[in-house]
Amino acid sequence: MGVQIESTVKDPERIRERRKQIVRASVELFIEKGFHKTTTREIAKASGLSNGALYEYVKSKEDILYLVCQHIHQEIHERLADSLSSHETALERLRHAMTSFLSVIRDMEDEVLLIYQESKSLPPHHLHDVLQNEQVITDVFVQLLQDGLEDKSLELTEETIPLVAHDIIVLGQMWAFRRWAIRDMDFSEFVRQQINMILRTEPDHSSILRT
Amino acid sequence: MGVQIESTVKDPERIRERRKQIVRASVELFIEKGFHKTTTREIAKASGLSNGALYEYVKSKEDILYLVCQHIHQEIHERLADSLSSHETALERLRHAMTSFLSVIRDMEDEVLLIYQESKSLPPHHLHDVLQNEQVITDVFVQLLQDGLEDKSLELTEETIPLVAHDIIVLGQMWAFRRWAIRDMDFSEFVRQQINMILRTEPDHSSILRT
Amino acid sequence: MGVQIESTVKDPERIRERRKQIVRASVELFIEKGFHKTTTREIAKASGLSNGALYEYVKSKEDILYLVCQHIHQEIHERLADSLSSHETALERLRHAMTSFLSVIRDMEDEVLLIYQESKSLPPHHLHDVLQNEQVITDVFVQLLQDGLEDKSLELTEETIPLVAHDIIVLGQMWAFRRWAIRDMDFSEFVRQQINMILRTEPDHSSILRT
Amino acid sequence: MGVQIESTVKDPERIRERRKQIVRASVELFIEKGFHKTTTREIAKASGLSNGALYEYVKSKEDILYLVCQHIHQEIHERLADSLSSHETALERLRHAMTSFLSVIRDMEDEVLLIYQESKSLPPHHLHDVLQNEQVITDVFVQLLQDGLEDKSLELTEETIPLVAHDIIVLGQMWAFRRWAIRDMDFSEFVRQQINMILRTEPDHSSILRT
DNA sequence: GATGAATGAGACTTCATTCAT
DNA sequence: AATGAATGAAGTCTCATTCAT
Repeated sequence: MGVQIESTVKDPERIRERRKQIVRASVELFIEKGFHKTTTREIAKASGLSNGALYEYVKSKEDILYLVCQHIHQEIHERLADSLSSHETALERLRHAMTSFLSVIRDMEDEVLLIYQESKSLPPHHLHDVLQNEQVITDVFVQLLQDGLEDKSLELTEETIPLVAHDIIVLGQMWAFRRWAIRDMDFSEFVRQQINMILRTEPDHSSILRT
Repeated sequence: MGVQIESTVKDPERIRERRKQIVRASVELFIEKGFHKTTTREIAKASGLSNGALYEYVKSKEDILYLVCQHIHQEIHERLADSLSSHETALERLRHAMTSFLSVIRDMEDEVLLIYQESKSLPPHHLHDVLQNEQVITDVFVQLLQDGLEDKSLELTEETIPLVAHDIIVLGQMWAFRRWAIRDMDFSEFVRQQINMILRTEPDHSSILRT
Repeated sequence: MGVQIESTVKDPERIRERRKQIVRASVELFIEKGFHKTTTREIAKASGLSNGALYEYVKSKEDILYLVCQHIHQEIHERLADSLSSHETALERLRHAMTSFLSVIRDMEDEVLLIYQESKSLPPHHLHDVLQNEQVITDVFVQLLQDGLEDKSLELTEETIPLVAHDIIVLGQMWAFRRWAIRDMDFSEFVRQQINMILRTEPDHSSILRT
Repeated sequence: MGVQIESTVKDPERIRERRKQIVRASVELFIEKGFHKTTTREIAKASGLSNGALYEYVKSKEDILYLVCQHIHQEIHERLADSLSSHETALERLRHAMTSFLSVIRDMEDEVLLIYQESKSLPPHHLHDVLQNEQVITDVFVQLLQDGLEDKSLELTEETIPLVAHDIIVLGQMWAFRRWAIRDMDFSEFVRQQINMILRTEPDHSSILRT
């Protein structure tokens, strides 16, 4: 899955190991200074590798960005998937998933922001793959909405599902990319409101529209 | 309003003139290649200025980015403000404003995306100002929601207003920064669904929650 | 004539000036250490330019090699052309030209060797042009041989002319690229023998073949 | 004969074996990309050796170039020596040898060119040895000319012999290093003309000089 | 003897910014 | 005010060679 990154090194175990070091160091650096202002020398040093060794595990600086994005998406997806519950109704499962998702976002604020700000620097080939990963995460919610359509615990039409799923993602990621505006808000309050925006489950608030 | 940018040139009229050229050229270049991959030489040439002249109207490349962001926000804000209607109820005015806002977003897709992707490269001082401008636009909706609270055409609580306003902005800007996922969607359909997500005005859809 | 090399600088006079500096410095360095072992920094310094300035007059290191080869060929050609005499017969003119050519080769030993050894590093586009220049020089002798055919001062057939011309060139350039083997030979003796190899004008030596 | 190249390996048989692999691979690579643009990694891989093993049979990249040049010279010399005939007169033997030599050159065009273009990258010590090998080949013709002097089948003077021998070599190698200019010529025609240039054996053409 | 990962100096080139004219 | 040539620091990447295993 994903685009293969070439390496001069043969031992796959070592590749995994070293790339983990590289990614760990790079995430931190990219968050701190941005992709462009981070030098490969800094990455090498922070990874505990020599300048040359870095390039045995990666073919270009852009490859590193790709690995970073991939890693972040993977972690988000994993944590989201792990938290999927087995509640009776899709509605309950959806609510639970949204809560989990938001909590992941909060834990990975910086990483989410990183993808928003730097993925544009990926070569088209890799960008496409990263966007696909973003879609994979979105599809978790597509599935839950679909379930809700089937077990009738949610009322919506088939055609609206894709956009609603994206809305869910975006209203969650907001915590990361709008934190400058929301920082003083209580996180659990944020969760409550965003879930309500999607589901309108609160009594008397099925719409902000006065009936 | 905004941060003052220094210039060695005296005549303010000329400054305005030249900076307009610079911004026009830069917006296009930044959209096409990104801020970092655009060189000041390219900007100078596309602006019809010499390398040296460029630096008489701007003190650094980052200044240009700032001017660009400011210009984009200004145009968005202007167009949004201009379209504010004088309908009877706040609800009607809000719906109208959202429609207008979405239409502005569509017209300025690339520019909106630009701000999302490049504003991080601004020095803190300028970044702060740009975020403030984003807030100014958000405040248009804050005001409308407030109005709705007062004339009771909307049902919501005071505390939720800020976040709802941000939700409106973000669900609109999505058209720009998620277009890779939404591209095949009809724009008017997008508008309809996003407004419904906020307002739940469609009959039988006051919530996706089955009652 | 020749392939145009791009420059960021506008003033053509200055371009000519600076490139002359670059070529002068590079010829010397390339002769001394070879193209690959000469660094652009060395070239810049020896040219009296900064690292950056160098690249305003040239787009790559290979461009410099091209300029160098072109310059050498130009000088050889010029000196050869300047020395063309107006003797009565083509035979006399040819003999005179060979003598001049050999004297140019001697003066430019190192430069001739340089082209032999480094032109292979040129990009195809430029290599082709350099070879063409080599042909232009060869054509001087092609013309003289043709003249000899016409005024009947030389006895040869039309078809052999091209190769004989190349033989002349190569038997001359030998002084440069075989000097390790010929060094202890007197130059004027070399000239005499090589001219004789081509023309067999010496009494009793119209051929090394005993009659 | 030749300069000894050090090796960490004891078994001389194995050294010979491995170096043969190295040379075979390198000749091909050097012809294709040139000495400087060929990496030792490529050589190792093409030789079927590991990066490290390569350096057990050779002490530096330059050593490899030396082995390559030596190998080429050896093959040329061998083939030339093998083809030496036992005709009655030195003239006949010389003509035969020139024909053979030219045929070797044609078969080894690329290799001959390689020596012309890359031998300059040898350290002085090795370069000297390579030039000596070139002289050894030249000496084959020196000997034949000497024989011709003695058996009087050739008419020339002692002092001219060395240069004539070099002329023979160079007029033959031309096929390799001037092929860009001669490519459309028939090889046998080339042979005929070059031999004639040296020997002037064709009736009525003992000289291009009209008598 | 062999392997292949690691090293690290150094190469070419770019580009924001300055400053003499 | 304008020009555009010059600066030089800094960046990415390569590769001959070494050495622990």
